Amino acid sequence: MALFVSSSVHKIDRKGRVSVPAAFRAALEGEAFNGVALAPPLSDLSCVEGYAGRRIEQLAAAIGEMNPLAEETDALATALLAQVHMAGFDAEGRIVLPDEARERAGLSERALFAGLGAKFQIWDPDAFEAHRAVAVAQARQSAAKLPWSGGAGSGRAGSERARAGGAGGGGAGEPEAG
Amino acid sequence: MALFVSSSVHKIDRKGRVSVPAAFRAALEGEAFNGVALAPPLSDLSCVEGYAGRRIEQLAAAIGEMNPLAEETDALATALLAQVHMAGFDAEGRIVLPDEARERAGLSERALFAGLGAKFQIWDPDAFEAHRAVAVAQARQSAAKLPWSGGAGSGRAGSERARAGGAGGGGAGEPEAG
DNA sequence: TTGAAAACCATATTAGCCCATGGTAGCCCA
DNA sequence: TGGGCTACCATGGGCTAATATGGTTTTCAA
Repeated sequence: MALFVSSSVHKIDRKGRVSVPAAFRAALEGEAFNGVALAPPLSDLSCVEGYAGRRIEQLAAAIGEMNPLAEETDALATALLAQVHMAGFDAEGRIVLPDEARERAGLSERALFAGLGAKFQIWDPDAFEAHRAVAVAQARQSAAKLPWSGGAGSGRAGSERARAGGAGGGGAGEPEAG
Repeated sequence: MALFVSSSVHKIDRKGRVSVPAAFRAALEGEAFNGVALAPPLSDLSCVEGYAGRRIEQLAAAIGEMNPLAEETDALATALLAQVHMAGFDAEGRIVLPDEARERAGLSERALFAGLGAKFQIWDPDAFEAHRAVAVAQARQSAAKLPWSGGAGSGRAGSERARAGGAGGGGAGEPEAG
């Protein structure tokens, strides 16, 4: 399963293209679909979320097993599948951001990619900075609930990492991912 | 199995033709019938639904295995099969929308194609926008049932991830939502 | 013969593909 | 350990093929 971590900022060119961070691309190695699935978050955050293509297939499969006559089924499909945009990589590992995505996230010149594990988010760098501050504060509250952080003692906690990570947008590249 | 995702808007010309999105056509690659099956939804939504031709064959086969003397069988066939319209692609990948379809969905100038996984829906763009908003609100309630989400609202890590069949990787859900 | 439907053709726009270049991180060797 | 070197990454821009769309001709049936 693809694992997205760390964050970095990339330029959006005048064709609306952005390079997806090399580390994220490496995490998608071996996927059937050579690209990412973009979707608005279910919450009303001003960002766009990215998933591995396989994730969408799984989602569609799960919805496919629900009662096809239930309203709930269609609602889920509409909210989760109809709003997806499959963005394929070009030869250089870029995707084009669809207009809805750019609008929703308020993207103009630069896009910040933030890895959240199984998915990632794309933000305007300034908007993300504000969002990050809130998220860190929340994380301090809830981190203790995580099963591994209670017993294990020390550990490189997610909160610590988030604190150092977001600011610079510099490069942190763990090349090994395969 | 054909998988329809994402949505896009297309023009209806004065002959009633619309281009089916290229991605949808690609999903129908290899089908015996070169086109789509259109049918009114069972619910009373103002839209038209589209399926792969194979889907109708399967449906007909399933009905064919029911008791041919039961009233129920005929009712199903009437509801599900009699109203189907097989719309073939022209050389450019367009279909002609039958008048009943245009009426039902209130289509005039533009048609929105929304992929819902195994099927898709055709809407008037404005009508869809309203429908989508409702669907998203509903989905927020029920998304927690899906295996891939840790629970959009409440973030319970490690609740019921092993539950559904196909989903290989549940896992980190939204860190926050709402 | 006339209307409708289907096949055919023509074209603007777009998305995808290919090549080029500067910068940088990591590597190798002295 | 320092300095040069190389491969990779991010970014720009042009070109081509596919897409979406409009119109015209042909065919068929009423």
